[in-house]
Amino acid sequence: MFSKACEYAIKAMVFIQYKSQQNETTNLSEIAEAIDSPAAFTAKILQQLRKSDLLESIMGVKGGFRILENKQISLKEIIITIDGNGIFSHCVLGLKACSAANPCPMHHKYAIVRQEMERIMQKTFLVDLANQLILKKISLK
Amino acid sequence: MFSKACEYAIKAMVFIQYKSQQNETTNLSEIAEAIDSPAAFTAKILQQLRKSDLLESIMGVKGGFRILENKQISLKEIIITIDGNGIFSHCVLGLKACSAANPCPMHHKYAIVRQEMERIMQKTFLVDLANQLILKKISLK
DNA sequence: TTAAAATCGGATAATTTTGTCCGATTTTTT
DNA sequence: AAAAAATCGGACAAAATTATCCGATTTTAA
Repeated sequence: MFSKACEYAIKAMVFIQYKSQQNETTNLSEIAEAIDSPAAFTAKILQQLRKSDLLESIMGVKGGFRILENKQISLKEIIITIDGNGIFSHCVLGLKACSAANPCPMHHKYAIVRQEMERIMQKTFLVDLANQLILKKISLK
Repeated sequence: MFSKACEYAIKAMVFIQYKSQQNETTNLSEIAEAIDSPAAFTAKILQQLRKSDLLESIMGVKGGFRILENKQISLKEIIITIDGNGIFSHCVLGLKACSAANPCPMHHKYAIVRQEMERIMQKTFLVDLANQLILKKISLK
């Protein structure tokens, strides 16, 4: 479904959101530990997210990552940053020319799934998921 | 979503079904041409499908591939043969321990998408798609 | 001012996926 | 019987994704 990079990105962002809500910045090793991901690879992903302005980084001792309080970040934004918008737009069968006017065999049937996926990712925000974490209702490992 | 191999598999199977309904066997180069795929790679995929008994091959001159008349093959069978059942069962975030009892942040929200996907793939059969091809309602390229 | 702890960025390595090549075998046709 | 047209299977190659390493820079604290 999503690339590994994207899975890590979502999990990392949920964790950073969780920490940020408690007014704490968190650093790479803490994040990697929390989401059980390879640290160096996770660092690359965090850079991408930072460049897309989805999070803030602080360099130096006591540095780390955080999400600004006023930010409302949807999963869709993260997915598009890391994996591009292919999952929301590309043909299920990978046909470049596929469209409503020139549909592939699956086009119409699959439209519902794609639409529902987009809807869910668009209206699920990091805050929602971080709150679940606080309630210990969910796991990131 | 699906691997390239799986995309090729579905398209190839639709085309072979289409030909088989007209009582024709089709061969590798014809298939690859019809679905615009690399022939040698497609050959590997057809072998997998044959070993899973989703199609029949005939060796030698006038050989090729065909699907037996009595077979009702769903897309789900093809997907599971090539990509495994991960897309229908694995956690969206790639968590091994994720389940209804120990859910990841996305678990409950995503359940609907996964269920709908499985439902569609299970009840879409090659015959349905091949019939669309006959009517020239759809494209495989 | 120096050491330590952190991000940053570039290079490289490992793994997986995608794709190619070729010799062997099978079957049909001449 | 020989040639041709096809699948079969194994080895190999290329590309993409995932993962690691390390030196440079920034910031804090001793």
